[in-house]
Amino acid sequence: MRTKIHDVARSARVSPTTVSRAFVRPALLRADTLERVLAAAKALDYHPNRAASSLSTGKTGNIGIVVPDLSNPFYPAIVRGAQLRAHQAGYAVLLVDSDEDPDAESSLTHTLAKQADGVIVCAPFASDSQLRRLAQKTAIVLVNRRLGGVAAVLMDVAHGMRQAVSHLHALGHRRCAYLGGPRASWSNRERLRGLHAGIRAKGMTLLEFGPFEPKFDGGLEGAERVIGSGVTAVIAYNDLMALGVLSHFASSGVCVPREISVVGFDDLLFASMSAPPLTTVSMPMEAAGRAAVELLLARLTGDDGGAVNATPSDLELATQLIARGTTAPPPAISSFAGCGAREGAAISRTPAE
Amino acid sequence: MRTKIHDVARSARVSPTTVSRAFVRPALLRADTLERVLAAAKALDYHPNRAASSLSTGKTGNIGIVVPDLSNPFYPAIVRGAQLRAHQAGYAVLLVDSDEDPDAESSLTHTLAKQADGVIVCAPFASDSQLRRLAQKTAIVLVNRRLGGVAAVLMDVAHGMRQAVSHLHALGHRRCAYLGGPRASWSNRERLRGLHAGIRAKGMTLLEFGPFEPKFDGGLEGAERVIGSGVTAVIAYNDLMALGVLSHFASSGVCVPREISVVGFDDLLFASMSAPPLTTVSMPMEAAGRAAVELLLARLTGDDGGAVNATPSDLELATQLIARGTTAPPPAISSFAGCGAREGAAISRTPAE
DNA sequence: ATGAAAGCGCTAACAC
DNA sequence: GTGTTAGCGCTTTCAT
Repeated sequence: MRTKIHDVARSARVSPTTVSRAFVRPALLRADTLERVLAAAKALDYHPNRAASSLSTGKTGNIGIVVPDLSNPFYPAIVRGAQLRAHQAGYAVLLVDSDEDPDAESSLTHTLAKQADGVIVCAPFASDSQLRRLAQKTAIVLVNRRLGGVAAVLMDVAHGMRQAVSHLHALGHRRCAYLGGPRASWSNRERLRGLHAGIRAKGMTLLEFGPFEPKFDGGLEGAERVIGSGVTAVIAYNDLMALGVLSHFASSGVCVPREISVVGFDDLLFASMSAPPLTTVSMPMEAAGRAAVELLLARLTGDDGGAVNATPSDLELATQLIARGTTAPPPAISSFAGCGAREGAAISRTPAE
Repeated sequence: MRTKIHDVARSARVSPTTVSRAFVRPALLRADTLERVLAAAKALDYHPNRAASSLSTGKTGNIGIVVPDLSNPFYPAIVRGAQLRAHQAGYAVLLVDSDEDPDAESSLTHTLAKQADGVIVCAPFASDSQLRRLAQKTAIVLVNRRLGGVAAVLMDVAHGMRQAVSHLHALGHRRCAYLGGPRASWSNRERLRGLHAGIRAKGMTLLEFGPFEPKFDGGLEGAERVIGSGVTAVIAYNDLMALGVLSHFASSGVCVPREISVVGFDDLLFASMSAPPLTTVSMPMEAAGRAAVELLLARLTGDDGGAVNATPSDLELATQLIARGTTAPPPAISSFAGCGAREGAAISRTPAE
């Protein structure tokens, strides 16, 4: 049987109350008492029982995090940031993968809410009203989703997008395509907002395609649609799609970046590993995880522990364009420069032919 | 204030015990009583308080999982499998990222152990004795690590390696290189075991390099060492390294697979997205996560809930070679076939020159 | 600065 | 099949 508070109390010749205080409010004890208690606790290898203290205080010491799909490389990074920060603050992290089910997103969050003091919610699919209801019952922080009155960590996607457009414009591009992601998602709308602003400011022409599934296959599909559209650059909703675009172009003998430039979003680990390495807008995923915990902690520590409280301050994190190998000046009309052969099909476009 | 068991009891005109049983051992109640209680509970939106029941039963209903690094794409997959399976079984999942710190691996597991009924441990760095001590205190299941007397989920890496060697041999390769990962890790030793067996069986020649950091940069480094060694094929410790190898070869103008074949391990999401797509040995990561939970559950449900118990049955999961685009017959001595140009340097090796 | 006593909400013997 | 009773181990007024 594990040692309990009473054992330590006896050993340190104090009351259980004092032992409890030694862990919860050390400041209340006289230095020597504290020391004695701590020593006894250590000697007996005492650790407070979480269930018991939870029952007593009503706090669990846990925070929950819900993500739509852990196999999407975007999310583990957020989880990692959150876990590391939460751990620093002495909180444990309960993780749930909602498997991209909109209803699961909210029902699982409800479940989590009962076992955690607050929860971080990455729920691109759940409805606004579901989330509002959640926010009523528990402290929640949204990630990359804006909902009036609910705290959120946002990434300044629109700004990243404008940087991307400027980058392309500076290289000489005038006509470009956007391969869209989930139409209704905040992420996609923000990209479009920045995109339209950028395109207008630079007087460029935009072709919009999609929505596509925001994965490799979606990129394959999108690339197919882009070919022959006369654009000299493609911006994809995310890196996964951009990688699909790259792949389709490679096997169609379209040379990147000589014939067409490609820009992604996210800066996943693999963005820098592709050939050529992907130009992309980096998203501060780990930082977002950390920030979400920060916001939650502030809320939990704040005066009231209640449900709805004053203006929750949203946090907006910066994004940044990382120019790598998939962007270059557009081909001059007159010059005909191929890529060199890659996979049979490409050969028909090399200068050697 | 949330509704408690007593409220439901009153509303259903039964004792609190009966309400409790309705949730824990429904079979003990008469059908109509059960129904009445459940109805009352639903009407009052009653949910048992986890802390209270934990305190009473000594069970938390949580399982923990420790991984060394969530930003290594190998681990999120395991976590995902574990989370999904645990959730099915009614368990919540506590996640910890040990940030590759050997001591953290074991100390964090200890911490987790106090809040979970059992923990799944991916700890490539912790020492055997640390893990043994852990196993003494809690139910643990190791992943990809074998330790006498401790339950483990293993992947049959050696078999996958033999398949890889056979594949290369069948293509005509006779001389190949292995770029090693962490020297002491079970994963690396198993690969070597399969590798040596395969090489010997086929009468091939093996060059071993490393250890390298099992990441992209390690692959870059390894590739450099391989060039000029006269091998026609390279097997990398994992996909991350293989991708590094591919990248280095591409920028050195070495054509894959025409001049040299490359094989990875893991079959990460990105293995199929590289150009050319990577031939690799697929590891059943999600399945391993699920299996680990299975093993843990068996242990928790089993007769004794105690620490050390009878022969824990290890589970070995199959691995499989996925032949894709980075393996091909070795170049015939006489024929000189390039890749076509890719990046300036490559041009000097194309037939056109 | 420290202690005594009363719960926190639920479960598990043990009766009936 | 259902109720009574006694904790699970800790925190917290309230006294001293």
